[in-house]
Amino acid sequence: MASEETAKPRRADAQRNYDKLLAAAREIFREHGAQASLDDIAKRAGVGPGTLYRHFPTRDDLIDAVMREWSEDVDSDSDEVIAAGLDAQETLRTWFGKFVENIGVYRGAAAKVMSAMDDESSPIYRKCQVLVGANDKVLTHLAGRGELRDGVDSREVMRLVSGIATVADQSHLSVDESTPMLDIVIQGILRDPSAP
Amino acid sequence: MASEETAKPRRADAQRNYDKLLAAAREIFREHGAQASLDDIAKRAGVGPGTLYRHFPTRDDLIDAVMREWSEDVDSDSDEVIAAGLDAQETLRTWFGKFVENIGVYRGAAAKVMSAMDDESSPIYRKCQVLVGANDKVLTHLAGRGELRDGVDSREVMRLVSGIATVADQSHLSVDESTPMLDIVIQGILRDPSAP
DNA sequence: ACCTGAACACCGTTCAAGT
DNA sequence: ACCTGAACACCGTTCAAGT
Repeated sequence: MASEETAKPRRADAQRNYDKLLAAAREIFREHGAQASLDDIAKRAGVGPGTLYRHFPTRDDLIDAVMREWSEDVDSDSDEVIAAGLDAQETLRTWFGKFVENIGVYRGAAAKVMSAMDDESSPIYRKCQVLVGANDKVLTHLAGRGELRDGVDSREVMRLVSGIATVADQSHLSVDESTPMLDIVIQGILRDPSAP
Repeated sequence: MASEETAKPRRADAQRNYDKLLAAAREIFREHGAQASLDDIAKRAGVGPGTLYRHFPTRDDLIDAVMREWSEDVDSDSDEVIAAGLDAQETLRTWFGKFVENIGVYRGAAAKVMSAMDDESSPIYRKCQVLVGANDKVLTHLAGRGELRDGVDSREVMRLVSGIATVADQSHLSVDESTPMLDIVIQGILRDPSAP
């Protein structure tokens, strides 16, 4: 298997360390959440703390790298959901459900995404744009079929759903336990079936 | 003016320190949020760090004390809103708006409330119950007039609104900027005007 | 009973020395 | 160009000594 990132050219040992750090970060973030000790990550990767800082100057840079493949998964989910041809309500349930589930893999990630959405200076900002774009695709698809209420802004919906993901994360709710909240949002953005 | 808390009897100097700590915490939490340095609070209060820990064994105990009057304000807001005799939509807008505004006074407080709501072991849990109760009063009032959709659970609504407050807090949104999200939730829980 | 502040522990961050 | 790890800084927490 090739190295994790195909990005810029690095010395072989640097690339190896980069990969080990990323793998260690994934493990430790999964175990202890996105606030885990960076020192532990360096230890698990078997490198000095300085090496971690060389590759990832801030915690968010490390989180950003960990999120890369993950945000691509979310994006492809949005295409699948649209292609599935479900009705509007089921489309949103599936899409929001997958979103909350995916973002919940790393504890603390939902809060990071939530606050990075409106912060261009955050290293995670661009990754958030992928998520915002994916959500916009789904909502635009439904809007094109006249299924949404007037004035629904996909950005606000994204904020709401990432807020729900954060609630689910911090209150240790399962995906099932977050559906009542998601259903309220869905009712709030879908046009009434009784309308002309 | 009397001392801040009428609770248990304390030695005069202890009570003075308690009050100074609480005043300092309010100031510093307001300036730097609920994650501010506890050492700074002790310094501002002019006491040793050990004294802070004697009165408030954990950060959450301190937050809890700071929140006391504040949660009472929220509770009385709910009564005022009910008494105001507004229509359902305006009732919810006013109530949710006040809630988000109040909880936003201390940065980081919204996230604390959010996660303490489902955690009985949290020192803030009881304070959260006051908020949950206040919200339940407002929703029960509307439900009694048949204005809510069937199956709306006030607990889920509370989770959602505290999630919105957290989004607003962490993304530095003004109260105005959080109304679009609140409106979606309001649409989601109000019965359709067109229903029989 | 309560206060103080030195002391400890933990962890993030830097940087001089080394390859 | 990159790595190492000692060193520093900051802050939460404890506790022996004092009143």
